Amino acid sequence: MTLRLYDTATGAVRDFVPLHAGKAGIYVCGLTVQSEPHVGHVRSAVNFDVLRRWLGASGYDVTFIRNITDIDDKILTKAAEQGRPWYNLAYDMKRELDRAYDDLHVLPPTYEPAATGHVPEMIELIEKLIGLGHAYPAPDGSGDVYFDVRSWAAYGELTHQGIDDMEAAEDADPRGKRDPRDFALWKGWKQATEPETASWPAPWGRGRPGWHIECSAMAGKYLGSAFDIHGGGVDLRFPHHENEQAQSRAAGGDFASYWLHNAWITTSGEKMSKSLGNSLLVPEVLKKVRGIELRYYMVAAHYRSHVEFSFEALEDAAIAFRRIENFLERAELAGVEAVDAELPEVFRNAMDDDLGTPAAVGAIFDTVRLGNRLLGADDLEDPQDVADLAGAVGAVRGMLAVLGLDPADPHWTQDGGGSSERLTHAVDVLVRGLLDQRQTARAAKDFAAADLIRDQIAAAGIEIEDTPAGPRWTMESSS
RNA sequence: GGUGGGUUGGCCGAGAGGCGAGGCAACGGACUGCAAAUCCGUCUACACGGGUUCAAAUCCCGUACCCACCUCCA
Repeated sequence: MTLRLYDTATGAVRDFVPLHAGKAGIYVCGLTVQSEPHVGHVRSAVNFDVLRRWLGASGYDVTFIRNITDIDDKILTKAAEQGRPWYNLAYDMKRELDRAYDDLHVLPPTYEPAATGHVPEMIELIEKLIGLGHAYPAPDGSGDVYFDVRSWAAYGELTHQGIDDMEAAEDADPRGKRDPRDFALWKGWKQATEPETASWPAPWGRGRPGWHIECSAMAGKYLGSAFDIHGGGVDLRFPHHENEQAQSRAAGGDFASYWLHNAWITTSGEKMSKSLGNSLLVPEVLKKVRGIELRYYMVAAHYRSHVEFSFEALEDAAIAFRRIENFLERAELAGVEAVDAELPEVFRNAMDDDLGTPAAVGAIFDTVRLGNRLLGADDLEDPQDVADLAGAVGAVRGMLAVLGLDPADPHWTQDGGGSSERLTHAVDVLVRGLLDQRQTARAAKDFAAADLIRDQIAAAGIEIEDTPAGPRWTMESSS
């Protein structure tokens, strides 16, 4: 089975045929770094991280570009409100975003271009569009440059809309536009309200780039005028992606072969950006569950499905994920070494079917149950059972790795200063001492004393399990 | 007005014409000193009304409700 992807442009699931055999070029719209990232923001990154990992696992040499928009109206407005330079706000938010990505084990892209670093490329592209008659400097002296939508017959093709059916933006300033739907490629510097640092020299006077042009310029620079996959959130289809495609194609390139869009995480039925409060910021959510659990929550739903975020559902997901971890821990305790196993066919088929992560997760649980059954066998003497179990562990870890969820990945086990490892060791020594006392009591059939010790340990949030290999402690699962 | 998506069991969440995804919770059994973990089993759902079909959660028509986008929101 070959990889099939749902292409928004055609509205159909299509076989993935790369432009260059064995290679895949992907461009994903990253964030505008204007505020702290919330869980909705990182979903997109997680979804496309899974796509990237799956392509890699399928043997493709992947070039993955994810941009950063570090100059725009909102950044300027917010920075002004906060009384600090816009570039400081953008930089701070970018660092927050990087931390959130890292907390969720979103792999760094091949490159992460920033808009402000590509102004010359954008100017070059705009000049080309002007030369081809698809763009024009506004005649009102504003210094703006607009894309002429009427000059591009295919305008609207990505979102299947006719120009005349579109509502013109009510708040759009029609000054200088030939058609109200024309959009800005370049915005002239407004000296009265905008800092000079937010402007760059251009043939049309100082100014800054319009929103869409950066992605066209940067995708072209790093992936070429034609590339395989373009991704982003559904809200970006229009106007952002429509405009990107229009200007890129008008400039002569084929642009993206496939368009992928991830759905929203909503709260109370509304998109997250409308929600008040900061309880959904990534660092806040990570006070309740671990990064790997939040990632599991996102991966367990299909990328094109809306997810109605709730802490209850998140906690359920975390509990479900711990079941997988439990299996791996039990196997490790039983001395089972993972062997490289081929990914189960159901898993591969699920992933090939438009990244069917829900079914892929189901395949993981099927393998976990199989492995648990083998672990529960009275004796693990049968060499065939041992081999099967080792294969199951390998398969589970292999599948998890594709989803970025292998708990044994150093990314999840490491932590900066190693303080958490030292703490774990300290707790282990203490708990083990108590468990020895409990074992002594149990051997003497003094169960009252044994249970008292267990209760004491439980009061510290630590759970005890008696296994054939002796008692084992874990942090209590519920938060 | 235009465009796109949705409504599935107690909960989360897949599937897209015919073999009961999966997880959580609950209940029963096995195991355990009791637990926990694990295994086995039970719980047979697809917004509503029509229609097509031997067969519909899945296709068609209609209705209701919800969501997103329509020029700087992931």
